[in-house]
Amino acid sequence: MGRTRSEASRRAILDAAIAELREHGYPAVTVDGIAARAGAGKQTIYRWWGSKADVVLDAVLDLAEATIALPDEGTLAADLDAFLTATFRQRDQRDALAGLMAHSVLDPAFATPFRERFLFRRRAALRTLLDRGRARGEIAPDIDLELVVDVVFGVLWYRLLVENAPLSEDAGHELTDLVLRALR
Amino acid sequence: MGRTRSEASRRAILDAAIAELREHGYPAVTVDGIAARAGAGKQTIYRWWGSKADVVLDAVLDLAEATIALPDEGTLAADLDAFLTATFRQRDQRDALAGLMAHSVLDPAFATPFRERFLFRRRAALRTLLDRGRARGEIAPDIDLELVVDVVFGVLWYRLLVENAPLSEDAGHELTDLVLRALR
DNA sequence: CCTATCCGAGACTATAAGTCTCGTTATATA
DNA sequence: TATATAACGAGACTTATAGTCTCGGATAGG
Repeated sequence: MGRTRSEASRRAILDAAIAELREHGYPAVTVDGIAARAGAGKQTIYRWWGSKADVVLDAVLDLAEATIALPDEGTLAADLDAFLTATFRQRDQRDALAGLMAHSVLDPAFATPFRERFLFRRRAALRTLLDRGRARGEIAPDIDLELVVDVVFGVLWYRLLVENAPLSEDAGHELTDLVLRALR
Repeated sequence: MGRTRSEASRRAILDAAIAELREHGYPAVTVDGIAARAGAGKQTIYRWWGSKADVVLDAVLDLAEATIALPDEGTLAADLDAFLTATFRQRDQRDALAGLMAHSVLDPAFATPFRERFLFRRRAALRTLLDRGRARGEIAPDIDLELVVDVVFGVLWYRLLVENAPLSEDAGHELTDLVLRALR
């Protein structure tokens, strides 16, 4: 019994987190800032989330969960290109994703939910494409597909974190070509 | 004029940073802790370094600078394998490197020195191997070598940060094989 | 209508970064 | 050799933020 969780409050907190992210960037987002903007008490945040990173993760997933690309175009080349193009396109989340990755490194308690709710789901989507390609005989049999997944997300995250090269659509095509070359 | 910088103090601070890293791990390293262990004042640290990350970067470079592998075995395959095996072998620095990368994401002022003094120097070493391979005709002419560098360090950093797969010597061999396949 | 639980608000505590001050010590230069 | 200058260890101080606790009030199920 007792009062039930307020959906309005949950929604306001997630929206406030997104707004704070856009306005100040991940490093400058604070729990006080989110609470103030949402018109919520800090205790309401800490009652349902473990830390600022958990709130931001929920907010980002809320935006991005529906947009995990899982193309099925008939060939590995087309699927991979569609997957990478779609993934590389989410540029506005760059700062938030980099922040979450950094937070997961510095706070082991956050690493597990981040891996399981974000990273591994995206790995699974890519793995599905690769498995389909293998079933069609498009991938050399001695290739370790987990390594291929590491390569693809490795490049993605490296560029996201280091800001060394752009995450453009062209970059997606180029990576597709390189990976396909390796899989022959 | 005036008193000159104390080499003994500099040395004690870097050694203390390494000791604190090994003992507590990057997230738990504090400037107070380094100062106390080194028998130094905090001001002495802040006089010469901008932040805890700058101290740790200096300490890590001090250990690792001499060990950037730059093999020259005559073939790209051998060079790449030697480079990756040597790089993957530095496992004890894993926690410190992950921490520095995370810090560079959350603190833009640290990102520049980290890139220039650590990341880019390692990129340059790998790039040298690849350029030699290209000059020998071992790499298809339409391959973008900067993308290849991103792929190699992407996998490395992804595994370092996510702790998804081990950084073993076998992993080095496997990655070498995959990359060589793509370069044909 | 009763009681448990949520709610917003905000005071409070804990931790760590980074600054400032002080008395002391080393060194380049006059 | 004397002196001005800057670094030194020590530690108090400030600030920022995470996270906890407490309150009176609201809202649900039983």
